[in-house]
Amino acid sequence: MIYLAQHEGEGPQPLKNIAELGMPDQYLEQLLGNLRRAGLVTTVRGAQGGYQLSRSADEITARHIIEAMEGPLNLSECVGEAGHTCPRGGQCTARGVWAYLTDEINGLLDGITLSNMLKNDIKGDM
Amino acid sequence: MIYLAQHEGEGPQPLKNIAELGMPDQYLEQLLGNLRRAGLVTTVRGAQGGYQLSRSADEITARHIIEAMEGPLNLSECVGEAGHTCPRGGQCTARGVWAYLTDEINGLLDGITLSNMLKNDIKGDM
DNA sequence: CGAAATCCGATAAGATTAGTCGGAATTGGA
DNA sequence: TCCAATTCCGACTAATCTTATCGGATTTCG
Repeated sequence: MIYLAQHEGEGPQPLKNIAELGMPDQYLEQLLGNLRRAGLVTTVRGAQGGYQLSRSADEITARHIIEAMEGPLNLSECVGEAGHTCPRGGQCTARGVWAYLTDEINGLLDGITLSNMLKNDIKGDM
Repeated sequence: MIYLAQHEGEGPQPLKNIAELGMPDQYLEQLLGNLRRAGLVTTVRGAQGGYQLSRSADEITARHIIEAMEGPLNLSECVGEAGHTCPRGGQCTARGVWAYLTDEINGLLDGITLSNMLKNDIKGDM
C-alpha cells in the first residue's frame, strides 16, 4: 500500500513492480486480492493493467488496511461481534481488558493514514 | 493470574483449583512455568503446595504478564531490539508505524494492573 | 491473435500455539 | 519412614494460522 501511495497518479502498477523488494509475486497477488475485495485498491486487467489506490492516500488508514487483510482486530473471542464464545458465559473478569485494548488500538490505527506514513509524521514517531 | 489475585493471601493455590474453569491442567502447568520464571508467581512444591502471586496485585501489569508469556511485544521484526532483520536495511517507510504502535500499546499495557482488572476500573472500560 | 496482466480455487509447506505424556523431584503428614 | 499431593521438566503430538506455490482461466491492449 505504501508503494501504491508513492506511485499515486501514475496509473496502474503491475504486480511485478510492487513485488520488487523481495516478496513472491504470486503471494502478493493473493494479498492484493484482499485489498481489492475490501475496496482499498482498484485494478485494471489485461496488458498495461495493474493496481492502484481506490481513493486518496489520506483517506486510507492503517485500520482499513489491517481489517482488509486480517478482519476486525480480535484480541480475544470474548469481545468480538455477536455470540462471543466465552466459556464463562460472557462475564469473565478479563473481558473488560480485552474490550478496552481493542478500542484503544483501533483508535490508534484510525489515526494513521497512508499519507502520514509517507510523510513520516506519525504522532510520536521515533 | 486473575484467579491468583482473587485468592491473594490465602496461601498457595494448587494447579487443580486454578484449572477448574475448563482448561487442561497439564497445559496450565506449562503456562504457570513461564509466569514463575518471569518472577510473577512463586510456588511451593509438595503436598499443600501451589502457586501464588509473588507481589501485590497492583504491582503486576498486563504488560508484565504478556511479556512473561510471549516475550516483548513484537509487531514487526523491523522494530525489535538489536539487528532488526528488515530486508530493506532498516529504513523502510513502515518502520515508524510499527515503532509508534509498539510504544503506544506497551503504554496501554503498563497502565493496567491486576487490581484494576479485579475492580473492573480499566480506564475507558465498557 | 498474442502477450501482458489480473483473477481464482486448491493445495502444500512452515511456523506458531495448544495440548499430551511420562516421569523426576519435593514436601507435609500419618 | 513411607505415602500422597504437588510442582517441575523435556520431549513429543496435534491443531491452527500464516506464508507460499501451482495450474490454469479470464481480460485487455496493440
